[in-house]
Amino acid sequence: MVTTRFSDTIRIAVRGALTAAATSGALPPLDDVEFVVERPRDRANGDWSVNVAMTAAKRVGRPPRDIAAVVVEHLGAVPHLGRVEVAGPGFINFTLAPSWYHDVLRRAALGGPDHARSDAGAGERIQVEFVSSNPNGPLHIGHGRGGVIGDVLCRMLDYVGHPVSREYYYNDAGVQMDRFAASLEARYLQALGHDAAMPEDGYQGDYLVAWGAELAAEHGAALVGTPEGTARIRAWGMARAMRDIEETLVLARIPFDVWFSELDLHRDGRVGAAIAVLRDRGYVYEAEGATWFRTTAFGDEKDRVLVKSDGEFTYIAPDIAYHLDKFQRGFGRVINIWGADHHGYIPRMKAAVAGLGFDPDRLEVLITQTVNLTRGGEPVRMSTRAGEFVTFREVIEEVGVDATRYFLAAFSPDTAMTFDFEAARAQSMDNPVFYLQYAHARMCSLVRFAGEQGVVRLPLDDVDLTVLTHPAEAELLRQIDRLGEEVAEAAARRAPHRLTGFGQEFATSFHRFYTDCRIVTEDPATTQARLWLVEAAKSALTAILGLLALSASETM
RNA sequence: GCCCCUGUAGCUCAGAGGACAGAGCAGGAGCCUUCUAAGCUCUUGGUCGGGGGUUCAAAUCCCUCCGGGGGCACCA
Repeated sequence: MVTTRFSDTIRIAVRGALTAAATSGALPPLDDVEFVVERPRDRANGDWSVNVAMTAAKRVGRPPRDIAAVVVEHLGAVPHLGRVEVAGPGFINFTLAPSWYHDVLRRAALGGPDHARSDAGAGERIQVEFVSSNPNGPLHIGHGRGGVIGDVLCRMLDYVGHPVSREYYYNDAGVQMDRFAASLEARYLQALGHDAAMPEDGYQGDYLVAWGAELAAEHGAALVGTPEGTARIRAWGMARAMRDIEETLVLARIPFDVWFSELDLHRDGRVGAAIAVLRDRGYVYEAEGATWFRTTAFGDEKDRVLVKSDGEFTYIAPDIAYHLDKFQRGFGRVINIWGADHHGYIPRMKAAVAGLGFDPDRLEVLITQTVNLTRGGEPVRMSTRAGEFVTFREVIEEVGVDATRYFLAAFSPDTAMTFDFEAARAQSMDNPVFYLQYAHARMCSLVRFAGEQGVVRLPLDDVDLTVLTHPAEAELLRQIDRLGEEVAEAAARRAPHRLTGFGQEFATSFHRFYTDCRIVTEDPATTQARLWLVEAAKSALTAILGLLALSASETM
């Protein structure tokens, strides 16, 4: 279903007016003049506003308001258009006729939460890789932020017409896994009463003490002191970590389509193959006993090692193979969501994509800034490799998945946010997530109440929508109309937090409508029309909650 | 030293060139015998870190300075 955007209609009409004005000699030719069609902040300025008179003023050499007046004179007939006015410094303001909003209501009420889906993405296939935490410990709140942002982004991209593949890439090979395995083995031995020392650079987290004890309880001393035992400890640890990660992601409502293993790349020889591609294209050389990738050819500050002097691949080598695989699978665009600590890695990865022969602009990296987790004013450390930390799972279990998701989604990825335990778990009006959910529960309650009162609903075609004249009704209809464009905008800008912001505005307009307009009244015509308006609003709000993956309960 | 993010109301944050800079919370004053008051209305509060520049128009773009946060491995 493709939503009609009135802004497109206006753009076409204004272009037509410019052409007509040029033909009549009222204005010089302005075919290539740029202008925007936007929703004015202040409602008094109409539903849509065009700034063409200002952008063309210099070329035309006349005051913007004069130009605007000429454009308005040459405007042809536009369906659903109510009023056109020149205002302020020269804006042309368009107010839509009620008939437009009646169509909006019908589309939303009958189309359900999917009514505002669009083909804005033009079917471009997008792969989104996010979370991608290594299987060496539980997820922390930073992973949670990337996870929620990635998840909401994927839901929005899908809504606006992009086929999306959500992928989790995990490094189940390499030095970090060695350290993890050695640390687990030490904890295991300690659990059995041995005096085992933790390795240098080992993982100090308490969870490994617990896992060592689990391992000891499951296998007793059977894995002590043999190479096979060590290998089994490693495999057990990895599986244990992955199980914990997957369970946490399920709790957080963050599904994945593809789980991509680094080890698979090694097993199939694809890491070497990717390096061979770079080598064939002339970007690989040997020096100081290592194999280097000439990333400086693509603007990186220094070349990077692909194969260490000890013969092992560096971490970037399998990453290059993975990205080669992504583009070979035919995605038009690839989005990686990384924590702020990886920002320095972007030029390298872009260089890799370019070196492999693909347009580096097809790789987008969305950086999420840090999350400072506080509990009663006490900052909580979040390093996987050192010390204690509160896991993402613990946050969800204590705060609840709805509030956790809401808070993590509500801030711009660029903002270093503080997630306050006490504030987020507050079951109070301080908590904006309830504001949205309360609006939904109220909508459900209204429909229930109408039924209890014996209101027999008429088919929408038999309902007179012209009785919807209250300002609160008009405002709610405008908000419903905005849904599709807001999602498209948030998706295109990779800005999920815009959706929580829109959700708040939407809920506000509904709560105001509820307060100002009695829905179930003695007047049958008003009751029928308002109940359909509630249905339309419910479609839109359900869509918003669905995109944020927040529960939409019928009662509170 | 270089790179990234950031500085907007008392607090937490929106605002990717447009009209008088917004929201929530906090502060003040009101609204429930009728559909959920987890709601609504009104109100106090700003040199958009400072200074230059570009533009008809700058919180927004450019330069510069100052203050926070993070990153600069043959670790991932």
